Amino acid sequence: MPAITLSAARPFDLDCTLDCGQLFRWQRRDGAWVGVVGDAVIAARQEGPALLFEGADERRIERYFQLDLDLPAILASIDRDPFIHAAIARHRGLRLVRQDPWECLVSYICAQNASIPFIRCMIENMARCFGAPLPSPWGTHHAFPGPEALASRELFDLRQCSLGYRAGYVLDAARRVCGDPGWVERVGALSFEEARAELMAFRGVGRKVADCILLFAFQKFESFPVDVWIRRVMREHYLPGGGPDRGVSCREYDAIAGFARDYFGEYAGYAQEYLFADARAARKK
DNA sequence: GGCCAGGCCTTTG
DNA sequence: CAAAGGCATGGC
Repeated sequence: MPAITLSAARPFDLDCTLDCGQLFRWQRRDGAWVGVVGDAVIAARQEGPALLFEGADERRIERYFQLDLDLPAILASIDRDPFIHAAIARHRGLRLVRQDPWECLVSYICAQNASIPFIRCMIENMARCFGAPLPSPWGTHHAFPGPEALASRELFDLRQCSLGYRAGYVLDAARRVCGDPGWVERVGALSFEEARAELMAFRGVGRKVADCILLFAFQKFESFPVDVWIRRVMREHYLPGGGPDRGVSCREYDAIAGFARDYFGEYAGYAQEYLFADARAARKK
């Protein structure tokens, strides 16, 4: 089994990275992780400083996990106070993964008003129904269906995947993307604000979903998605006060995200992930 | 068996 | 412009 060697200068924590809620297609299987990335079924596990993997070559693994990024420098830049410091210490090695833009778009459209286990369920359903089968030593998995594979379906077919009212959004997105090849390059070349506006033109994509896509698929690291968890954390530790404890209004969203970009800097998105991971871990206990 | 979930869209005040 | 209601579904 090939391996990549990690170090204090190049930290990485596979468990934190795969379990922090940014990805939906990895599962633990007796000590290892198995996941679908593009058309590859990948198995990986970590033994101390060794990242062991199968199913893809080393270049692809390094690119996927963004191991070339100087994580210590990024973490130093967001380490602004004791609270974030503790979150960083508890999850050091968590990295943002380079996700496929199309899959990420659909995943986070589905993520609205859904729990993480339910999101995983919706995505697995779509893959099983409409994605190419991918035989592997760890069983047959399915690739996430491309936009063409979904655009040719009817609303009813997507509803069968438990998407609920999100089915229409996904179908719209599929048809829109099919009629606009090159959207990835175009969005990727835009500034954060412009790219965000472009993504919010998709039905079912608001601030939060757009920010997730920009952070996870377009490496716009200043993006700071504000969900109910992050809102809670920010209220308790950074921006006390605010309106009713229900949803996140546009104004509050902009206030929180704006503050975070000023406060944490150009890698605010990394701060967001560490805060999110820490909040979720705290709830489990 | 409620409650809540990595919200968004539409309508109303 | 801000605030509230509706929304499909499943896990806990």
